[in-house]
Amino acid sequence: MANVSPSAVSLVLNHKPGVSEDTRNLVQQIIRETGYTPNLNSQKLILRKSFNIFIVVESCFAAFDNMFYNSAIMGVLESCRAFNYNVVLSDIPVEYASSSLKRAVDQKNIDGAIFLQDIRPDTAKALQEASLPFVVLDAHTLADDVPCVYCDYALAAEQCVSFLIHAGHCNIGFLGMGEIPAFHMACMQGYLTALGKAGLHCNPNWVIPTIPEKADVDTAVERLHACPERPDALFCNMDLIAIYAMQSLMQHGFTLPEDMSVCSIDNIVSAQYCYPALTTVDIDKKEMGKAAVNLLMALLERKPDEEIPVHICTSIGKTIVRDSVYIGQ
Amino acid sequence: MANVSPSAVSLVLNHKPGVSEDTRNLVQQIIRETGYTPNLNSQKLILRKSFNIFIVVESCFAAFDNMFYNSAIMGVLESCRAFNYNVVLSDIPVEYASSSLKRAVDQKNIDGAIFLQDIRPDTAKALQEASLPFVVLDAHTLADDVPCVYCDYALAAEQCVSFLIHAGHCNIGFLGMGEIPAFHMACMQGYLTALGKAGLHCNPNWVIPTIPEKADVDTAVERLHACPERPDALFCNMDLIAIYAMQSLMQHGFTLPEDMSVCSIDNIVSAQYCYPALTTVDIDKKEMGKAAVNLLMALLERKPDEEIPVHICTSIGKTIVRDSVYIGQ
DNA sequence: TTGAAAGCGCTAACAG
DNA sequence: CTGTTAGCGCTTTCAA
Repeated sequence: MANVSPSAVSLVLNHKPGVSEDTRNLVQQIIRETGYTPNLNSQKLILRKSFNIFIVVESCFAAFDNMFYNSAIMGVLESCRAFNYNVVLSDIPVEYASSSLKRAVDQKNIDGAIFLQDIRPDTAKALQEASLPFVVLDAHTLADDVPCVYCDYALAAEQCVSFLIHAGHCNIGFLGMGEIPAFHMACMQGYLTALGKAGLHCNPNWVIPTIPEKADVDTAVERLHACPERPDALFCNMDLIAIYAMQSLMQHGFTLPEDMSVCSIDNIVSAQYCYPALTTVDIDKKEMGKAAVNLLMALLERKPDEEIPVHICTSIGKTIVRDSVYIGQ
Repeated sequence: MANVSPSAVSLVLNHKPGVSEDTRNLVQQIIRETGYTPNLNSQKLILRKSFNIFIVVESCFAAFDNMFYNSAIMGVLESCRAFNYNVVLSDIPVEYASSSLKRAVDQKNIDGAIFLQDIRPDTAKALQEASLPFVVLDAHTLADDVPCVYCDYALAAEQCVSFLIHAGHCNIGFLGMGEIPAFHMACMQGYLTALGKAGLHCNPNWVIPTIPEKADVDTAVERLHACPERPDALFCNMDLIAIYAMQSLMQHGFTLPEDMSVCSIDNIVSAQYCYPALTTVDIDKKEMGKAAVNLLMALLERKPDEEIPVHICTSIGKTIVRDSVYIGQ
C-alpha cells in the first residue's frame, strides 16, 4: 500500500461500512491516482462467483437468430449492464443442455441462466438440484417452482381476433403454431373468447395447427383452400406463420388483403418488411428481457427464505395496424 | 488426494507430460469416479485469463439485432464451442467502447474481442496499447495492423449487376449505403466493372447514396422517380435498402418486378419474407463468424514473434434467385 | 518422475 | 476503526 491499510481497501472498494470517512477518501483518491483496478478473478475465486449469466435455448423452436428472442436479448443486455454481469451466449444442443450447465456450475463459471422458452421439467429439476438460479423467458406453461416471465397470449389472441371482428370480419380462421400445447390452447381460448363476445361461432374446419415452416404452412393453407366455405380472415399466433401464410395465399392467386385478411401476434421486425405489411399485436420483447434479468438478479441476491414472486407477467402491446387486414364496410 | 500426488493432478488435467502412464491413469480414474471438476476461477486467477471473448459493436450501423450480424454471431458461437471460451455480448455505446474494454482488460475479464464492423483507428490503437487481441468482423477498410475478416463486396456487386445484365437489363441504377465510404466505393467499383464488361455506361443520375432507413430510401426513390429517363433495374448493396426501395416503388404505383427489377447483396432472412422475395447475392455470414473466432484464437495462442496472416477474406456466395428481378426477353 | 512449497490478488474473520 | 492473518483452488518452480 502506498499509504495506509491493507484490507480497509477491500471495504472501500466494496462500499462497505467499517471505515472512517478519512480513510475512505484517502483510499479512493489513491485508487483514482494510480488507476488501480481490482482483479476480478481473485474476487471470483474467493466469492465463488463468476459474474456470468448465460442465455441458453433448449427448445428447438427458439434460437438466437429467432427474431423474437433476438429482441428479447437486447433487453437482457440493456438491463444487465447495470449489474456488472457478463451475459454469455450458449447454444448448447438440447440433449446436452442440462449436463453442460451442470458442468459450468461445477466449474463455477455460471451464476444464473435465462432460458429462451420453456424447458423440460427434468432439466428444470436438474438445475434446481445443482442449485443454479434460472428464469425462463416467454414461458408458456407455468410450473409453480420455475421462475419465469411470460405474457398473456390468450389476451393477445383475443385482442387480435377482436380487431379482425371490428374490421368487419365474421368468418375468421385460426392458423397457429400447434407444437407448443399450452401456447396453442391459450391462443385458442382467446380466439374463442373474442368470437363468443361478438356472438360469432367457430368453424372447426378453420382452425388448423401448424408450425412456422413454409412447407407446413403451405399444406395448412391448402386445407383451408379446400374447405367448402372459406373464412375471409385469418388469425395467426405468430408473425412468421402469418407471413408464410400470406405468401401461400398469394401463390394461390389471392389478392391480399381484399380476398383474405391476416392478423397475428409478435411484431417481429420482418412484419414491416413482408407483403402486405403485417398487422400484428405487439409484444414488448425487450421488456420481457429486462424483466427476466431483474427476476434473475433478485433470485441471485435473495436472502435465505426470502420470498420472491417468481411468475412475472408482462403486458400485451397495442395492435400495430399495417396493411394485411382489409377494413371493411 | 484420495491416493497419491498433489500437483501431478495438475499435469494430468492439463494433458501435460511429466507424469508416468500409471499415475496418469490412476488419477484419471479417480477423477472419473469422484466426478471432480476443477474450479475455473482459480485457473483464471493464476493463468491471468478469463476465458471470455467479447462480441462488441462500435458502429452505429451494426447491432446485435441486425439480421446480418446476428447470423454471423451464430457462426461465432458454433466455432467457439470447441475452444471452451465464453462468448459474451457487450452493447457498449460507441463513445465508451474503448474505455470500457480497457477496464475489462484491467480486471482480467476479457481475453479477446470480436468487433462487428469497422472500428475507429483510435479505438484500434487503444486496444493495441492495452494489448487486447481483437479482430474486426466484416471489415471494410483494411488497416495493415488490424486483424479482420472481410469479404470482397466489389466482387459481390459485380456478380449482382452482372446477373441483372444477363437478365436483360441495360439501364441499371445503384441505390446504396453511402455512409461507409470504403464499402460504397467497393460496390461502386463492382457496379462499374460489370457495366463496363457489358459495354454499358453508367448514368450518374442513377447512382444515389442513402442509408438503410425507410425515410431516406424514400427520398432516394423520389429522386430516381424524378429522373427524365428511369432505369429499369436497381442494384442495392444491402438487402434492407432493397426491401425499403421496393416498398417505396410499390407505393409509387410500380408493379414489381415488371416495372423495376431489384437485386442486392446480403441475403438476410427477411429477403425471403419481403415482397417480392428478394434476389440477392448470398454472403456466408456464419462462415465469417467462424473465421473471426479462428483468427482470434490464433492470435490468443500466438507464440512470440510468430507471424499470423491477419486479413482473411471469405468467399462470396451464389446469387439467390427469387422474384424481384424480371427475367426479360 | 514425484512431492513440497510458494504464490496468483483478493476477502473475511479476528485481534488490537 | 484498523491491521494481521488465513485461506479461496489452482499452477509452477524447485528439490528430492
